[in-house]
Amino acid sequence: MPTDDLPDFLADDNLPSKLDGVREEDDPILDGLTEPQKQAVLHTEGPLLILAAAGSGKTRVITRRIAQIIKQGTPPWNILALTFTNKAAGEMRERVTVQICGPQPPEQHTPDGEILKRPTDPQMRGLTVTTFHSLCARLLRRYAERANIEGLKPDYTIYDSSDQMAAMKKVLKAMSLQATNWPPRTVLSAISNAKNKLMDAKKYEANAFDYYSKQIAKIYLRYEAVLKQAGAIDFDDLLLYAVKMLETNSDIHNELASRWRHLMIDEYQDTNSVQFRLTSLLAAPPAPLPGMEHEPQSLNICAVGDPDQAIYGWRGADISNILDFENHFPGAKTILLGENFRSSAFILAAADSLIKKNNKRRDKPLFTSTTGGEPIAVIRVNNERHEGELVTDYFQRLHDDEGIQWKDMAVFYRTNALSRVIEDSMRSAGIPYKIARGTAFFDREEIKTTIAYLRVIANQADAISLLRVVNTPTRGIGKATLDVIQNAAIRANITLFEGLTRSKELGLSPRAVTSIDKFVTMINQWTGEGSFMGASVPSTLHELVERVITESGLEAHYKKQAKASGNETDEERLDNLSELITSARDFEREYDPANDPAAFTDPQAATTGDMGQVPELLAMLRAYLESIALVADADAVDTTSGSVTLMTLHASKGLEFPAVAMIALEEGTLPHSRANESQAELEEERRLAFVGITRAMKHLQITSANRRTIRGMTERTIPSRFLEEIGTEGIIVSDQTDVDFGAGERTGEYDDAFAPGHGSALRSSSNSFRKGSFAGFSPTSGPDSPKHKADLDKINRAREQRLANIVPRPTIACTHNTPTTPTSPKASSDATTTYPQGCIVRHPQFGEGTVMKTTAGSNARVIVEFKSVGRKTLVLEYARLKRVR
DNA sequence: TCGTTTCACTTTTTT
DNA sequence: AGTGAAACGA
Repeated sequence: MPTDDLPDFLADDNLPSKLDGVREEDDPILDGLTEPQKQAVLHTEGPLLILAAAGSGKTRVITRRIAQIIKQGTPPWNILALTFTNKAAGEMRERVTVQICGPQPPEQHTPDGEILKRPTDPQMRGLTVTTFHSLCARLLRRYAERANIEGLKPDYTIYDSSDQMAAMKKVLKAMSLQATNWPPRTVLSAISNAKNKLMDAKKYEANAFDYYSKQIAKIYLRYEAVLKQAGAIDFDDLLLYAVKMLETNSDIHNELASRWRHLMIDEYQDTNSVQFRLTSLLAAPPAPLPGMEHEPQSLNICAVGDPDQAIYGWRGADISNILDFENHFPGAKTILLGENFRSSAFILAAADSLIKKNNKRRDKPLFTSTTGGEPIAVIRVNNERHEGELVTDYFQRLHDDEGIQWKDMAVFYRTNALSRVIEDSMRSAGIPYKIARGTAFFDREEIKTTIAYLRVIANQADAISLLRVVNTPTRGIGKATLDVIQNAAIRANITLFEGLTRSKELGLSPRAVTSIDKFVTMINQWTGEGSFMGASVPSTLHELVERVITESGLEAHYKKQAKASGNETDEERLDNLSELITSARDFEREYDPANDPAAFTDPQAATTGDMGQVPELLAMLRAYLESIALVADADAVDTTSGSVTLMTLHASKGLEFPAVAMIALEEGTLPHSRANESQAELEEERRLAFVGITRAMKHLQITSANRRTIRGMTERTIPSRFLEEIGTEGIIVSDQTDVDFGAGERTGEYDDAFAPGHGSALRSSSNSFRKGSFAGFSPTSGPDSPKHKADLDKINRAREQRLANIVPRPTIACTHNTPTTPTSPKASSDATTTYPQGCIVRHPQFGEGTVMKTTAGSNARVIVEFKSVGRKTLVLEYARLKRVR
């Protein structure tokens, strides 16, 4: 196959006959592509690096390239595409299918509304498009036992961060280390970093010379032992163990590397050392196979990424993987996709201006053939609630005036905690919204517990999950009893579950023994004593889940709670549990062992459905638990649902929206204060802002708040440096903060708290478009580039109009009590803790004082006579008052 | 043993 | 503010 220039490439491949002899322009695979895009699609042999700038049609190119490879006669079965999220993988699979098989029929529904599974198109059979973690999980499930990797069995449990935390606490306790000196979180992140650099516990120990690392090494070893005993591995282990397996088992390595002749990796800038190692191993068999000529340059590895969008350095991602691609893979061709097809020229100019401020960067072109666009609005506001109102006003306006649909709008923020206030605004404005938090559902207490039951069923050695469920709901197996059994189990070197089955030997109270027996019998019934056979064993996955929920007593427990307290959350819990049953039912429908890379290694086996001797229920349960363990926040993005999407900047990568609001562009938040230790970290924050801006297609609003309450503390903020760095072209800056009274910062004093909750008409007119309003940041007055003259004129007209509309702002006296619209019923009810006159309260800053007077209603105020500073008027919602007497 | 209260501490991002 | 763990009382 020729590679670079392909005037006649169509002649020698096996196109469907109707396309024979057509001109290149009519080829659906090359249709509408630019020259560099075509090159990328057609370069199917040998290493290829595609440096794809934001919005340069990257996904399109990958999809077409896969289609092209298949069209050239490579069976889909020989292709592996790796992504970082399930959603990205799913979309890619879908788009390749459409490209090759044409538009897919819509989902079919049965009369009772159930969705019928759409069968995998036979042409797509065996195409592997998945995430790094899923791939490894499946490979380990399939091969680890045979490869003898750390005694890992196919029933292993994947520990999420809370399980890791529980395991680590156990370790630290066993080593009698103080949690204050050895915070579990810190230790875990040290271990995670090590794992991401391919350092297992032994290697780490060998390289530990100072006291601290030696200690970490000891903890690391113990932690690994605890996981091993539980038959569990953590996220990082998934990759690490898979690499170990390939390194130590050349037959498996050969098998896989020769299966996947074409490798594509998306978001390559975010790969870490382990991922790099893994892809290198998969790209090349250890030795040429008989009958298979193998030269270095025949490695069909294609990496796609953008160094400017590297935002996972903190997770061990190594940007040099992409920068050194040409060195790692000799003979690699590099193709630059620099033309942006997504954003308006103004948005692109801002993004480009920002990213140019990074020093450690290979400058690369980022350009568009369009000009102008809607101006970017950069607005300084009073506080987070004011910000929320501005976001909802903005979206409402776009919706009503411009006809933009809710699903085409998104709010981005640096930290998850920032979503709350936006949610409140959305709710009170009546705008439908969804938060992209894939893990949120599975983080709920009741769901976690049920999942823990399922994990114990799949893997009885899993002590962490067992401890979670053994006395939930309470069944008389208390801490003291468990301590005895745990110690006995450790001494006898048996699992905790085995310890439970032998509780009679431990001289426990008959009462405790009875409770334990009942528990063990219950588990055994579900598993058929581990055989997954017999009359008492549920026949389907959703039936198993259903029975766990009822027979464990969880359902009864929450029902009782709901009845006793009338508590809404307990009702919710019951709903969630039935949703979990639904999710299991959905999984049953979707589950296709033949499409599971772990389930077969060649097409022959696929047809025989070779899953070993594993009973179907168990196999499905394992796959279900695995899928749950590997959901990402970004997977929950659903841009078809007719709602505005709220998400972190990290989750926004790879997406695009016609309208975007970025919030909290403040020093300490973006760039985040925790990422301020080095230049590298600051540059990563800048890339994060860059990613956010480049998601926006037409409309972009960026806000920063004068004051922000974080963890109950209201503080003044400084606008983010990034606001200056985006330049001035096509940007309207406005300051919509109220007059600052200057006094009483961070105290919840009257003047601060006054601003939120008033009609937005008043505020949006106040101080608008004050020139040079903050941080040396001058508003755009226009003209420089004649290219954008028309648009800039438009901006100026808009500004003039706004200025003309400004109504003089009424002077606000401190006693003036303007009627307010409650921001949300919830917020005001939270704040109506009443303080009777004369009671003694404590303020975090002013100390103790006596309550003189209180006013009720929303924005309730209280006048307190403080010992230290005298009489103050405080807003209850803001002032963190504590009642002393 | 269980349930409530209090206190201390915190998460920046996530597979 | 919200969570999780320890402490306390029943």
